Amino acid sequence: MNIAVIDDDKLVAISLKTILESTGNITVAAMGSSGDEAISIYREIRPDVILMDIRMEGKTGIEAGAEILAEDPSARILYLTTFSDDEYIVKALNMGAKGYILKQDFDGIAPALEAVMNGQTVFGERIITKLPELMKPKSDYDFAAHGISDKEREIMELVAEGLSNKEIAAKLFLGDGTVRNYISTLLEKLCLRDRTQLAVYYYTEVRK
Amino acid sequence: MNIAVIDDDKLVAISLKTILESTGNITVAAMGSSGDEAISIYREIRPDVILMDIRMEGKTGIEAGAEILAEDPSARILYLTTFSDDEYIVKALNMGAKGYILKQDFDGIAPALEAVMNGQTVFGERIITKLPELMKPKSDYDFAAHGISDKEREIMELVAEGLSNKEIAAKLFLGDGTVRNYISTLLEKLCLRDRTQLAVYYYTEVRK
DNA sequence: AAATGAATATTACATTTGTCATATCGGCGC
DNA sequence: GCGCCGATATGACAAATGTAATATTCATTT
Repeated sequence: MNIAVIDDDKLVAISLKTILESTGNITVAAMGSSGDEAISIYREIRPDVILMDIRMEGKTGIEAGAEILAEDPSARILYLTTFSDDEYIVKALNMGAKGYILKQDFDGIAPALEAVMNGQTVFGERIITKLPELMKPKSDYDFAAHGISDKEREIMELVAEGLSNKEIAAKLFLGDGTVRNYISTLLEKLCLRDRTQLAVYYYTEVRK
Repeated sequence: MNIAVIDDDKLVAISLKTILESTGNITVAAMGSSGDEAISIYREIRPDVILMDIRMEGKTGIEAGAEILAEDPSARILYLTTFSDDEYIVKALNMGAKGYILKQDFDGIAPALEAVMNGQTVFGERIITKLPELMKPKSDYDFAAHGISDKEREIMELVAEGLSNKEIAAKLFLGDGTVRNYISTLLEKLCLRDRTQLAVYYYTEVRK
């Protein structure tokens, strides 16, 4: 199995190479120390697995991984992290990374590589326990892309709290007919029929 | 590494033993074909890892796993499944299982065992992609405790999909006035004002 | 058999909601 | 200044919604 090791701490990279090659089954075909290097190395030698640090100077492992996976969705990327950088776990997963394990866990790295080589996904010990927390998807709804103005968004949120037109009007110092107009255009833009569907839309699309 | 193999299909169990022992590093110290056997085997020989089928006659792999983990939380259990039994994935995970992989993936099993031996958690290829869906905490809303009948619950769900009274009526073969009556009592019981608030309630309380 | 109670339906009514056409007003570009 | 635009408002109207009182049916209990 040919792998590439990317870590901006040379010492770590070399230690990894030594350890992994001593297992007999693994060849470190290339080493790099930045996201950009990871990308060019991947293009050049197509290693079976990329073992990459998350945090690096310049381009992070995540960014590099995203680019690599965009080019070749079958790329196998296994992330190494010093101490669970929570924020990245989900990002890496959604991106299609094959795993996320702790650097400290030296003995575990070779088996993890083997498993990844075989299509499996691997998580370090403490990492999996955090998943439930992290997994709840944060919304990335783009109002602008849907042509929703600021005021419209505001009104949508109030509808999604269950307020009536009158209540919304009072809260925003508008006429209640105005509120109805806003809702009308909102419904038009989103191809919905009534305020209830608007609320449903909010909970299922915007704040999913 | 000593492992136990539990599968109620003897043929599978024997194949697994053959394959795994041929890797040189793994010893199948015991084989069983039921959840109960798994438990007594674990008590007796304390294998490093238990490789267990999910679906078995009598006690399922999940139930057996729960009992084993209750006795020894450090037990390492790796589940085998024929085809991703969605419902069990989350259960197994929350329970503290070390992984969940597909039986078909013969080559992957040995590396997965190695990884698990080293404290990692492993998922088969297609399995991981389902996690986000399954992970979101399932609601434990108690309709009965709120005096919500079955039909009322049904109607509430349809309102929460954004259907109009007429649509709900058609779907349930009721008069649309009847639907309105149901909604009325629903609103009464939950101290809400209108269908939109009912939908909001659904997304924030019932299916939170 | 009579009484009870649930599920469903009907009707009438008041209110809210959504649509549409139109109006006002404050800038802003030319 | 003039015209135009976006934000806000109005009024009229149809449809949907929520409420309340009452009716029908059917099965269960007494």
